[in-house]
Amino acid sequence: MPELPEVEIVRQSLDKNIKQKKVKKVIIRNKNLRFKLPTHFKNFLENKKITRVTRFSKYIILNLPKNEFCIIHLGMSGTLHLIKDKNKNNLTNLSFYNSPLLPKNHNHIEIIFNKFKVVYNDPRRFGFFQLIKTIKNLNKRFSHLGPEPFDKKFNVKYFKNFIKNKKKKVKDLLIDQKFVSGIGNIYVSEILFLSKINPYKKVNLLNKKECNIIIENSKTILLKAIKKGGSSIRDFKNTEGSKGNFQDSFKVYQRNGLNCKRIGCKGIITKKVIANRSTFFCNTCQN
DNA sequence: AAGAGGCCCTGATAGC
DNA sequence: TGCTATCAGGGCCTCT
Repeated sequence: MPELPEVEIVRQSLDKNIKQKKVKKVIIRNKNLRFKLPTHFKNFLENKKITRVTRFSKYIILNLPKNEFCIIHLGMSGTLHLIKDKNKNNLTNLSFYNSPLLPKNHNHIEIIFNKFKVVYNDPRRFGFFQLIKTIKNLNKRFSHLGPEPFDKKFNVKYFKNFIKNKKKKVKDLLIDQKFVSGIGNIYVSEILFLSKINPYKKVNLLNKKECNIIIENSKTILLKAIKKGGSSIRDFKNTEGSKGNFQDSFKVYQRNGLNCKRIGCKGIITKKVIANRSTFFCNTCQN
């Protein structure tokens, strides 16, 4: 489900609701996520205060006291739900668990606070939670990832240097998290459309100007998506159940067979599989 | 060593 | 109605 904008929306609503709140209880209903939950998961979190909720790339970071962290990755289908307990403090109340706001199945983890709880749901279980005990280890955890698009480090010099001796397709480059982290399969199509660059273009053929355009448009698209609350294809919602609106702004994603939206272009949006993922582009105005 | 491709998993939808 | 096939926002691993 989530690329950087959706994860940021989840982070914002999480931070608003659980910052400075103490975890009362953790219930693990299924520990077999992408990585098996460590045995001390429950003990690690219980009775600790969440100092704040931050994010790097597509990872949510629950900051705990004494430089301890719990990172959450939503994979393809993970969602976090904020459920308020109308019956106040009764943590074992069944109606609280069976909230109509929750999906019926795959509610794997519940983090219970006073009068509300956060529930992690993930049908495909590609998501995961990991515990990290020092800042050093937190940095190490993300060390293989490239800068976010907003980072000053994501500049032309870095770009040109990275693509040196590489011949992969530009679509493949932009979803490579080692190059730039946070862009996923939806936004790469939108960024390349805005840049008028064909997703098949080999990176060794990109000139400096094109690199610059990609850098700028990556920021533009992701920021716009964040402003619109993310993209709700299928069923993305923030923790409080509101949908995003950026899907209404898609120029190419899932628009195969439809007219190109670029003014003056008579092209038709095409869908092709690149790097094992559906890719959408106009083969008239994207060269 | 870069790049292509497969795999982890469940559910929704399309096609017969 | 009910079967099977295909596809889905990610990331990691293996093979060539």
